[in-house]
Amino acid sequence: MSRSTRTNGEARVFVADKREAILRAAIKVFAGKGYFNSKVADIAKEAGIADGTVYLYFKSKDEILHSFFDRAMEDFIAEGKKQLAEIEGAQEKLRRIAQLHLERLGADRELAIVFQVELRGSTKFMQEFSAAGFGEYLDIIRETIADGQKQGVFRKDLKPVVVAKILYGALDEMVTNWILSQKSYPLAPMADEVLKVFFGGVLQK
Amino acid sequence: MSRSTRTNGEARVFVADKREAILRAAIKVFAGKGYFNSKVADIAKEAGIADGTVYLYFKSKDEILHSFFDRAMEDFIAEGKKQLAEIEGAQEKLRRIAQLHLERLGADRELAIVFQVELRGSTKFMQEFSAAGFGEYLDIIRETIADGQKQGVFRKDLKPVVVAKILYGALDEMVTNWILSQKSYPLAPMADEVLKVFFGGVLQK
DNA sequence: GATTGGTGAATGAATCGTCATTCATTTTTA
DNA sequence: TAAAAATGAATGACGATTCATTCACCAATC
Repeated sequence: MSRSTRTNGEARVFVADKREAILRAAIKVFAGKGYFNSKVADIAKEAGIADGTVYLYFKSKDEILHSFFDRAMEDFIAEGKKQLAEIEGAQEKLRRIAQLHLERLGADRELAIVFQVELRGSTKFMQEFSAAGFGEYLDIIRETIADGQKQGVFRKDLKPVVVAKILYGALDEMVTNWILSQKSYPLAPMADEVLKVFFGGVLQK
Repeated sequence: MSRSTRTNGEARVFVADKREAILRAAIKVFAGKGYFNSKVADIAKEAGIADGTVYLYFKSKDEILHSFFDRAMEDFIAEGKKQLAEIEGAQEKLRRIAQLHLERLGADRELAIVFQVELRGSTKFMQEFSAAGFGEYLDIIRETIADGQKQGVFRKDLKPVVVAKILYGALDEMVTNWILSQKSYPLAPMADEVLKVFFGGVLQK
């Protein structure tokens, strides 16, 4: 296959890169045909390597998808926490969360497709995920809301858990619609639309 | 296999019933292991019939899932339209939609699982579905919101399409969380929680 | 500078299971 | 008894994974 190593020093770097390249190829293939309709051979071809090579970097097809979710979610949460640390005020924090959510997924359609579609395409994954990354994400939102209630900016007659799910659900739906849409439009700006409703409600005062 | 027909008159009924029974069995199996991990043989066993018999009622495994979605969505929309016809006022209509949404799915966990998980588990299905039933559902919500704006009960600075997605997304997330939850709690009451936020927003006035 | 042997990465053809689907045969119905 | 419905073993494809073989590179030796 294409150039792999040249010098000692480079070799290591390139090994990591190849794992990355396979992951990238897998995302592309999964996004196009769905996990179960994708063959390992498809991924190998997309990555420009032989079928067997995939197994030098991943234990199984399943592990490829797992790796992807783990890393993507980890990245996302780390980034989120970092950004939130710099912000004061529950309202502004939620705004940042919403923007980050849509910016991140809106920046990479293939990644978004796999995330939205495949992650939900298996109860098993969902369960595991629910316990792990996803739950953590919802928790961050929930706590921010609870803080806002203590600070007096948010109504106190609402359960933070439920409110967190509502915000998450609304954002999630924006993403799902965006990936299914034929038209291509920027996703990130939808955050403000969502927040207008979320903060103020739809009723005319 | 179990008794199938006895008299003239019953025969037809039972034929329809058997199709129904297979569908029911399929939902149960799909809910438990996911579409791709379910064998046609599993469905047959669950329905108490031979593998081949499935093919007397459905052209393929794929068609089973399709039939399910088509019928479920059709039923749901028909019921929704009927109920909405009896209600005045955009606000009350939306309340009914939300309640119906959660009542229906909350009444049948297996159906809900297949609906939430499998429907999203394939871009192909989603695309087809998007064009068909799902789009129609979102349209109903969207129009109700637009009506509400005309009537002056809803804010006019919001795009009905987006608002419809927000409500749908929030409800959808309630369902998803409900099916993933270990604890068993009634789903329908969440409708009011969602609507409190949706109508009034989370900000303290 | 050329030659050679060792090492780990990469290859891709072959293997081994796993099902969806079919259909010759049997059972049930009328 | 003829027709219809049901059966379930056999078929055929498909595709994840394996592994014997090849390749690319390096450094030690001549």
